[in-house]
Amino acid sequence: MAPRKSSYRPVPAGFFSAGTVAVARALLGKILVSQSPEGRTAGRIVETEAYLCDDAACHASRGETKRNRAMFGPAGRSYTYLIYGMYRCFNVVTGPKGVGEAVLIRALEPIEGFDLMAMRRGVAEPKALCSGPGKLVIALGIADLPDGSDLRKVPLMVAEERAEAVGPGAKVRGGAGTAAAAGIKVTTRIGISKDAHLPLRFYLEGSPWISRK
DNA sequence: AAACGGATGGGCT
DNA sequence: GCCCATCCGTTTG
Repeated sequence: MAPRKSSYRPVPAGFFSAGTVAVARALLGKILVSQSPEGRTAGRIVETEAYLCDDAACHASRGETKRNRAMFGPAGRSYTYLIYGMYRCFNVVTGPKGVGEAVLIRALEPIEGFDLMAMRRGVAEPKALCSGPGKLVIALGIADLPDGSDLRKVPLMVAEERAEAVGPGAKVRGGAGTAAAAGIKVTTRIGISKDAHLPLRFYLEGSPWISRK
């Protein structure tokens, strides 16, 4: 039985207003839900990276430009950019208005819309669907999401971890699958050269869905 | 298992 | 002209 729409609830309005590192950690375990004409796809966030205003690897570290404008806007909006001429990476904007910070979403555990994800990605292997920032953008079909989109509404929503379907035989999910229970691992960020030593990558310990060990 | 190169285009010195 | 917050297929050990 397909999950009902009501099973996804956006995170509270103030969720994104915490510090960028705190949001990067809090996003682990949350659900990213993409609603498109083709159907709904969703995945559990298992890997993130924080980009700070005084951090040389951050697109916003040298001031506001046409490209990074959304990073200086209010928290809880989207910032998506083109990388290597072929892929797009999706970020959750954080920090107060006027401060350019964001959290890169690096990997998801697919939880809904496998077939649609597989078709968009051109692969069937579940582990290959969302295990990287470029991959998950393709799988969710969000490459053309306008910068500054409100992430508490369709077409792209950050939702609370979903309670399992209610009913006879429905299995109750305890803390086993939550971020807190799994534990959060901290490492340096992937694919950058500037300020590469900073411990700003976060992932759910033991998750087989992350982009890299 | 790890290393490497090609694809491909915008942003910035 | 060089640098990318990447991915994938191929080569090498």
